[in-house]
Amino acid sequence: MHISTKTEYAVRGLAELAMHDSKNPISIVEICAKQNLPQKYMEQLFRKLKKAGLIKSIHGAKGGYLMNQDLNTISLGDIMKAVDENLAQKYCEEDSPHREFCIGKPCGFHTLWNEIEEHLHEYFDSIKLDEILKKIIKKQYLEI
Amino acid sequence: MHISTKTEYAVRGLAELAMHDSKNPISIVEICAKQNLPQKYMEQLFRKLKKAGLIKSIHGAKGGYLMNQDLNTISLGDIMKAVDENLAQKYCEEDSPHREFCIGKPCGFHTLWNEIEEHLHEYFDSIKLDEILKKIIKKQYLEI
DNA sequence: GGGATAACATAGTAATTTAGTATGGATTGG
DNA sequence: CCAATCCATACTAAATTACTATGTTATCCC
Repeated sequence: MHISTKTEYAVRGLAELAMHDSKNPISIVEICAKQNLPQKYMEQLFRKLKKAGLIKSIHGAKGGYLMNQDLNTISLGDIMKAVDENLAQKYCEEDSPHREFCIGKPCGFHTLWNEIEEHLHEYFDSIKLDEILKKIIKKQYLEI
Repeated sequence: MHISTKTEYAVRGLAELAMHDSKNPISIVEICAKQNLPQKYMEQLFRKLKKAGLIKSIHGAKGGYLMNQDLNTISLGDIMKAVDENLAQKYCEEDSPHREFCIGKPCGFHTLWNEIEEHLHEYFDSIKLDEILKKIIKKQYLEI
């Protein structure tokens, strides 16, 4: 039960992207240089973020990535869902080895795990990228 | 970001234990039979639960496990901490490869992840075993 | 006391996931 | 055309997870 590095890297990358001049694309190479992240890995993550509609890209030389949404419409949950595929878990499903040992139908454990997941999703969805940025930038100014 | 099977199994086992006659110990073998869980694996988990003080054991024939606390003092968080060791994560620590790329000191990301972890811990600590039991038993009665 | 039962302890292994690398193709600016 | 950059997929290495195996110690009951 922890934040995956995929999520951590994606947030770091998006933070750099968001702090960058919004008129000009920033390349993966530049983002990785600034945050010391593995380039090819980040390429994969950023393609997923694009697929999810959070960012957009410009091909070729002088290309790179740009934000595709307002920062206050992108949540940590969106980022996690985009990069960290098997986020949702199915409990007590047909193929579960404990299916026949479920207590009640729907199984009480099933219900419990689903309620927990729901809470977690709501929580992560409530944390928006603009708040994250504010937090980071504020820290930055306070210390420099 | 999901509930580990360790946690799931531990909760299932504890539920059986809690529903069992509190005067007589119940063995791992019996618990595993009721919930179709791997015995040796459960032994390990139950030893951890004992080490954490949630349950107690009686050696030898006719032995087994008993609860060691009131159900309303045991939280899902306690269970997770007991069985799922590396729950706590350290971000932006000395040995992190991104240490020098942290933004601000303390790093804004660091602060963010820690706040998130804190929220998660508070949440899991708020879910008590008695509530879990009530939920399961209620379901059971409704359906039988 | 001896055998059965059950907790205790640790080592080993198999499966899965995570994190990352490698290789190459497609697109664009200059 | 060529360098920069995104796109796509396959592969691999490391770590974690989920077990299994083997044996020990403690207790009950005959």
